[in-house]
Amino acid sequence: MSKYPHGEIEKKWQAIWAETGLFRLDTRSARPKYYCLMMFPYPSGELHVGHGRNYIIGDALARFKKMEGYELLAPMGWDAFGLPAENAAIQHDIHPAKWTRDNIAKMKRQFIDWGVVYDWTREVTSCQPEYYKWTQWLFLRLYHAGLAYRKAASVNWCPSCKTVLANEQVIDGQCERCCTPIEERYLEQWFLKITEFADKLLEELDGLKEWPERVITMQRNWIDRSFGVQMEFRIKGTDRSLQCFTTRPDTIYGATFMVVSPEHPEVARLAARSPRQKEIRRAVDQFIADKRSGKARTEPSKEGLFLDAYAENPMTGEDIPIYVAPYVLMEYGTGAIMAVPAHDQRDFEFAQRYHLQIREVIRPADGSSTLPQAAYVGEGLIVNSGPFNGLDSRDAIQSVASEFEARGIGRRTVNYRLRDWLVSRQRYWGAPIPMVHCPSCGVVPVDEKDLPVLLPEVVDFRPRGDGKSPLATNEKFRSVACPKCGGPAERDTDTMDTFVDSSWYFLRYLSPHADEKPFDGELVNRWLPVDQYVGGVEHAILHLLYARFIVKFLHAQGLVGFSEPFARLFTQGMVCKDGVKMSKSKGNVVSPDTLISRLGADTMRLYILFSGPPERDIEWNDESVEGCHRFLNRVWRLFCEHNDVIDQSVTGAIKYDTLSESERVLFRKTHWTIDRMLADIADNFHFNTAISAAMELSNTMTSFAETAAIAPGSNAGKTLRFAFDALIRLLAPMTPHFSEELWRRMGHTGSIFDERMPQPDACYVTRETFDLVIQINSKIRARVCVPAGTAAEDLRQIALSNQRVKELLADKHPQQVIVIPDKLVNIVVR
RNA sequence: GCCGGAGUGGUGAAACUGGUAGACGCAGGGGACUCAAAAUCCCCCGGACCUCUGGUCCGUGUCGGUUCAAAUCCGACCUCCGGCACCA
Repeated sequence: MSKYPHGEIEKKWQAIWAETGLFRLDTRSARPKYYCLMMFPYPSGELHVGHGRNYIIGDALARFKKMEGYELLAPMGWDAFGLPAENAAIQHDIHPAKWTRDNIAKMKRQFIDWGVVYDWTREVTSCQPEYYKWTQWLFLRLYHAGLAYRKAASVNWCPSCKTVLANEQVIDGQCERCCTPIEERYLEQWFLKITEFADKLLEELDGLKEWPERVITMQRNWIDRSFGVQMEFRIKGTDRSLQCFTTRPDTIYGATFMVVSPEHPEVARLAARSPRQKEIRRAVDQFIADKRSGKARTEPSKEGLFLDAYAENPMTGEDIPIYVAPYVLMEYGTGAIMAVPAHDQRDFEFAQRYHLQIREVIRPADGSSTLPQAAYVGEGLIVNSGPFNGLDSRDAIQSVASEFEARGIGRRTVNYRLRDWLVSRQRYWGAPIPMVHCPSCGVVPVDEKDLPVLLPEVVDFRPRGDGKSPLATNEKFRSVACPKCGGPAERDTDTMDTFVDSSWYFLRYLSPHADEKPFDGELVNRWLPVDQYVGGVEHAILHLLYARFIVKFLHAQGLVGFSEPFARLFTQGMVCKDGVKMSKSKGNVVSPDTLISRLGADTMRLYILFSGPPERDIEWNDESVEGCHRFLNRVWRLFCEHNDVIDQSVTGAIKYDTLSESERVLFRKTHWTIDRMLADIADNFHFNTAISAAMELSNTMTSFAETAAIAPGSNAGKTLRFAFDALIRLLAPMTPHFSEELWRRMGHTGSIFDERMPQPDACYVTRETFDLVIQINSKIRARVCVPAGTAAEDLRQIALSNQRVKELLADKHPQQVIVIPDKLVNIVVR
């Protein structure tokens, strides 16, 4: 039997879509807007079917929305700067620019082969000067707003990539790219003050109702805000004091010692006064070395050392010993803590190890304290705390905080886990940071009108390992006149983290070629927030947090009218094979090219969408792909055998009353399918169940068409034509070439994507009859076919008078009869 | 350790606010067509049992509970996956 000529059809329609600009946006359209955005990819080379899934889900969604009547913005671009391009370029000895350009061409070709369509007139490429000019502009704006600053900081250094990494790029103490253990270095770096927006970033998460709950949770945990008190402890015998932060000021009377981080500046000063100076220094050096080697991360211990010094507990007036221990982190709070062993498990373990005093100051009302086996960290009644005795600990938090403030030795404050964003990279392939270092004026920003600061093409871009960017070797690039005094100065030779590039690209799509502004404020305000953002969960924290930050900044500057960029977020699952994520390095990739030449792009699309709900991971199965191909062939054959009937020119209105029973069944099945497929896709992009509904309809149509000869224009013919018409339109987002071709062969002249989705008629979405389930004591005992909508009382009577029910009930009397209309009757007997 | 998510046939998965568990596929078994194969079409396909054109019982990770009725709700636990992890 004839197979449909997928190769020929697909090439034909791909050419037509490109020529007619299927998804070309008309910004002046009166139709409601829909901004459907895919996370723009890193141009890493050839894509496998695992990558393909992302784009196919997005494309199916875009086509669906178009057919729902929206004016669609579906752009695509390239996150083209970054480490992998450079690493690969070094390996293959070609320029990163060429490598990137070649990959982009390959990937574009693949999108076309898959039938994935974008408005390519809006393509943006982050490594092009016309784009990164505005990334630099963004940096300058941040700088002028005081949100970009330079700080000598202990940074994560990857000895293999020879660059600094952001905290976010360090996974388990290793580089996220090459898994080399991270070293710590102390360098001058550029930071963006994301912490300035920490509260907004946290609070506005509540408004993101259409984001996956887990992404919201991950962001919330990442920011991790805690309210507390920063307080001052005088160091005995000196005129200095230690600042520490606590969320539990209510436990102050239980603070029997203090602990400072090995990196705390006070450690050296205190050590200098100690007779054990050498011993202390050696131990502290060891702590720091362990931390840098990542050892401390894997085996947390409550090791520490007494510093031969005491502080005064400002509430009890007691002298309490000061220890140094690596469990206190320099990066959080003040790098020093008041230790309350009775009510903090870490302090408890430390106190046990060094036999320090453990004083209970909170007693739970129900006697549930875990002391003396473990710290009691819950709420309770304040004891052993002078004037605060008898208070509830929750109230005591406020009372003690107020007391500190009243005495001027503490203040209420907020701490975040979120750190400022380190954005400078000692790498070549990125947007140069538009700053100049002048011996007389200091750090001077480049003038906006002098942007872009062009990345020089010819540079020995291999990394050096001396903490400097390859750009530092380019004398021509480096030396520049100071924008302020005109004297000889040097450019900053670092480039920006690529997450800066990707934090604003979705604004650029509205005016991709504007060379006088980064984005068109008016268009952006009309088209954003993005209606649907689609991408992988791996960006749940980094990219999405940075993009939110930058939009909040632009909002604060009055440059955009919204403060959240993405109204709705969808994170799709991965494609696995043999139980693990499909990837080149695992050697389990399936090439889309071979699959397409054998079975066609529509089959690949259909399979990918059918094999599971899009938010979940799917396991690739070559055999199941065949099943999808068979389905398309069946539909094709159905058309070929009945094309005279299905031809659009023979249509006529269907009069339901004149239909035969089998025609009514098919007619209703069609309405049911329309209803279900539209709901499944609209609801959560559940293409998998939508496709199974399409298969059901196709099965019904096939058996309908086999029972009798069908004449064009007859009731049977009109009903079949109606069903086919609906099926083809409903399938179009999933199998676009296939649907376009059949649509054309039905006699239509335009594109199916200029059509609307069929709409269900509520009176026909249910079946005319249904099988009433009759249960006795919740066990199914009989089924009876009855008309839909039969009244509850009638259903009750049907059930009770059923022959089999009577037999089974015998002389027993129903105690209760539960009737669920259009479903079942449950007769309860005891 | 804390915070999320998930456990359903041989397999991918369905099951809308509790109401027929396993739709729709894949694999498998049997048959038709064919010299044969491919393709296509038809039938069977969770388990156990019985007096086998039918019927009974069991079955959605485990154990309890609520309910006429639980994959679905509640409680405890087990396993897997993801995120965070000495955050004061």
